[in-house]
Amino acid sequence: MTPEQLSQALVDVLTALVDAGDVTLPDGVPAEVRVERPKSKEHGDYATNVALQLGKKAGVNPRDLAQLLADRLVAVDGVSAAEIAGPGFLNIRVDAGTQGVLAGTIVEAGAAYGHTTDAAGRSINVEFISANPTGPLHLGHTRWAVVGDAIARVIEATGATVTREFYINDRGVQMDHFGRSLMARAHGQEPPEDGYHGGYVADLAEKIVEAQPGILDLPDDEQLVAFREAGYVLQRGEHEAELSEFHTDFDVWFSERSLHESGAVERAFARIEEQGRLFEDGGALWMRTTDFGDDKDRVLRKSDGELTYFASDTAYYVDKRDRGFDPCIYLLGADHHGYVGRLKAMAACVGDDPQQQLEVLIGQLVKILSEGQELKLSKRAGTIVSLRELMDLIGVDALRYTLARYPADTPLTLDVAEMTKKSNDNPVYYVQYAHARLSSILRNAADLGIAVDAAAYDASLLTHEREGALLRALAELPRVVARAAELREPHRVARYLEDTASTFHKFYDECHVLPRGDEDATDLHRARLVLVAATRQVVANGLTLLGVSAPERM
RNA sequence: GCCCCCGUAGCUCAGUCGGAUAGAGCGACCGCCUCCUAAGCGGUAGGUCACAGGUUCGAUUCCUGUCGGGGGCACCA
Repeated sequence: MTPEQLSQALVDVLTALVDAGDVTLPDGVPAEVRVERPKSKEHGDYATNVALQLGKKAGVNPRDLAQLLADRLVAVDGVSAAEIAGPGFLNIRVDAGTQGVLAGTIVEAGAAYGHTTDAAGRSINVEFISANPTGPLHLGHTRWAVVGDAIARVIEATGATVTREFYINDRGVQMDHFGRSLMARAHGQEPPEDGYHGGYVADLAEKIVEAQPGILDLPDDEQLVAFREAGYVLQRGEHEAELSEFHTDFDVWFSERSLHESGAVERAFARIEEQGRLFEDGGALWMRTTDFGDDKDRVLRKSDGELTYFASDTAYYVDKRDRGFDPCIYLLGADHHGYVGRLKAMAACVGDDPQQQLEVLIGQLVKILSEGQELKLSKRAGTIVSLRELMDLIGVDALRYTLARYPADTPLTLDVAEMTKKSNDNPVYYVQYAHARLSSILRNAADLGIAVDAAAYDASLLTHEREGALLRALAELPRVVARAAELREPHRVARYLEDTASTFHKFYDECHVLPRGDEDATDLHRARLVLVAATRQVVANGLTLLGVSAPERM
């Protein structure tokens, strides 16, 4: 019996009570009754506080209502006991024998186990990182890469179509600063004050000169453009290559320039006009975002005729919506949280419901310590911790997992030494080790000629306490994934994996899976082997949702 | 000044769509490998869930205020 089935059984029992006239619920029977796994074993396999919640509405003492529920619930197939505790909790035990069926179900579902259809038919856009193509990706981007990609993965697991998008700010004065900095370095000079001073600039300049020896002889204005464009291509290519190596692949790399070339900006302006939120003042073109709670109206085109960055953002949003995305999710760093109000107001100004179509997730900043000293992240200062360095130092799996196991909206302090330890100090190895151990058992079983037969094992033999605990852990995956997707909190998957790995290791410690020595394989061995195969599948599916590999051996 | 996030064990952090004894890892201490991977398992120690009110049968969780830490408030990009 899975939590979903138990939840449904409770709804059915409530409905029966209402139909029988035993209980009157003014608001009707709730569509869903939540069951949770109690912290304490004495509270059964599952528990619900539904009687406490409904007691008042029904005008019944919660304990009495719980008793009514319990009386009918014990008659349900798969439920072995239901008892009332405390003020009206209902503690439920499920039949140990029938629980084991889940193992076969999971093995047969394979990679699809844990997926739901909650968001089927939806098309969702997740934009993240969107770093300027004027320098390397750093630690902050690394966090958004992991979190954004994992969010996309868990949402996909609920049946939606997800487009991962990277917006490239390839237009504006920063690009010119970049070009001037490259040019200066190529001529052996210091970049200008407001330019880029990182060591990577000289490296890029050198590459550019190598590829285009004639570039240094071009007139200054042409040379600047040539450096800027060549640097852009190199830097953007590096972003893409590094992210790909980091298992973060984007579906769309969206150029800001293309918005201006495609007429998207004009279309967006027309949309705002249509909504009556466009006006001119002092020679500038404005959007009346204050109609929707923004602190002040925003300029789209300055009085000198230049379009603002916000004009691009608006056009970009309209373009996404025209491509059918609902919602458009933005992952922004905490340093951009001041931007949220105007983005929401902008969505309203083009006629959308900002609560529905535009969703902004704010990620807090990451600090990284090495031997007690904070490594600074400033891109311009040049002392950056880059994605490249982090991958080389820590490894893709450990880096991804470490960043994925915390909620994005909490500030984070990481220690290089802890992340690089190749031991269970790092939870990624704890989880991966479980997968390797599981794989090893399956290999050994194959060597012994014992097949995993998900269709014909005796599920009723899986009655050991540790087997029950493991089965109940495996049953949680769909709920965990659905919740992670709904809340955009993929770290829940990581925490779940750690919990499940622990439950497995405890099972392993007490329940020997395969025959020892000369023993013959029994039905219990075969049943446990199916459980092992199911567990391996669950761990693998969970790691996949985080973009972390599931090694067969360690 | 206004707005946002945060304050949970020595450290790094979970948990909180209100629930029954507040969790994990690290760090400290003590046990377990003739047996499927000891990167494992078991145990001990460690907390006024920042503080004060409020709502509730019940608050670490929701509301208000205070204190402390971080960030943001451009016809910038």
